[in-house]
Amino acid sequence: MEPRGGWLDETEQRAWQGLIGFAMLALPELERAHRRHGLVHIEYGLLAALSDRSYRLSELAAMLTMSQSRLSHRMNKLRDRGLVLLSPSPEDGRVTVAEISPAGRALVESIAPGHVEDVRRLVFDNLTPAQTEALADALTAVIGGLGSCGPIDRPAPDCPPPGCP
Amino acid sequence: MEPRGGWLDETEQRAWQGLIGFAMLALPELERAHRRHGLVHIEYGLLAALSDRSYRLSELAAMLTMSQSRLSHRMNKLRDRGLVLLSPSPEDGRVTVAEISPAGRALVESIAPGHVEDVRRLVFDNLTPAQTEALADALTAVIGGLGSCGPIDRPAPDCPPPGCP
DNA sequence: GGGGGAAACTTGATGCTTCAAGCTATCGGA
DNA sequence: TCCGATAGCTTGAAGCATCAAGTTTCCCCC
Repeated sequence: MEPRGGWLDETEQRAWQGLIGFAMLALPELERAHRRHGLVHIEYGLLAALSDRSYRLSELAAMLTMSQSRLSHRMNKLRDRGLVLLSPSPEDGRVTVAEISPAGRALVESIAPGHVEDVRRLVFDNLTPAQTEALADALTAVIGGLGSCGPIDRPAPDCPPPGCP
Repeated sequence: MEPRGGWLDETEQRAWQGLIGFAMLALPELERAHRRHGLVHIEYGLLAALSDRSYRLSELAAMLTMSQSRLSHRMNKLRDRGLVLLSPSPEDGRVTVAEISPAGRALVESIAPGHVEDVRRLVFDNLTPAQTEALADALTAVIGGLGSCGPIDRPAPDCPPPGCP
């Protein structure tokens, strides 16, 4: 077996191709589906999160692993379209709290079923239950290892620096 | 068992979260790594493909599942930087053939080892061999099912229309 | 042999993401 | 009390992806 540090072995290549393929095929397909409703994918995620309860913006950014800048731009759009409400927190003058509007709730609820159907069609219809579970386990392990490497605004310092000597 | 069409079950949710998490954490990290060398991720893919042999542009677009428009924009940049050469095919006046330049080859060869290391660090260091194989199998099945749903320029007609009635 | 149609690629506009600054508000210590 | 440091968020510019034409070349059938 290769001692490490060489090229990817055949199985790893297949897995890597699969991950990239997913990002290049399935995600754009979902993106298009959302855009037909006037949203980008991340906006759907935001509305879905806010349909549960209100959040501070920094909480939202952390939950969806997006930068605060990106969140700010997106929330402005959503507010302009009347889908969310932004109000400064009375307790801390720095934070602003985001809340979904009735229109936003109506929109996300009208989109959700189709979205679930798309996810099924694109991913889970092609997998056996055992494969789905194995996929979940493997990706959970990957995400767990990535955890500290936030590609958010402030990447954690304990994230090993990228492989450029 | 749910008859179908409901929300995702718990395992499916975990798998879906993993896929999205990968796209939101690992891919941006790789993107940043490439940008330190002045490339975007897809440009690395293009140079890597061309380091093997020359290709017609439409071949490249199909291989990397990108639209011809996107490819055109990107190839112009790469040509402007002297990393690839574009020449019209003598056999068919419509096609143009892309070839890597010495500078392009030197660049991709200098980047490749670090890239492999990044992929290992971000993904495969967190997986056992069995998990890697399961991941590869599951994703191969997903991609296979997606096959006809090209998010390329011309989506295949047999791709079931997205779930928006 | 000429004309409709398709293939290969290009172009330009629009919108999203990213990056680097910037701005308040809050907290801690001297 | 005041001042530096930090947290939370915003802003603007630059670059990439996407979409909808547009152009040229080739094919092929009438």
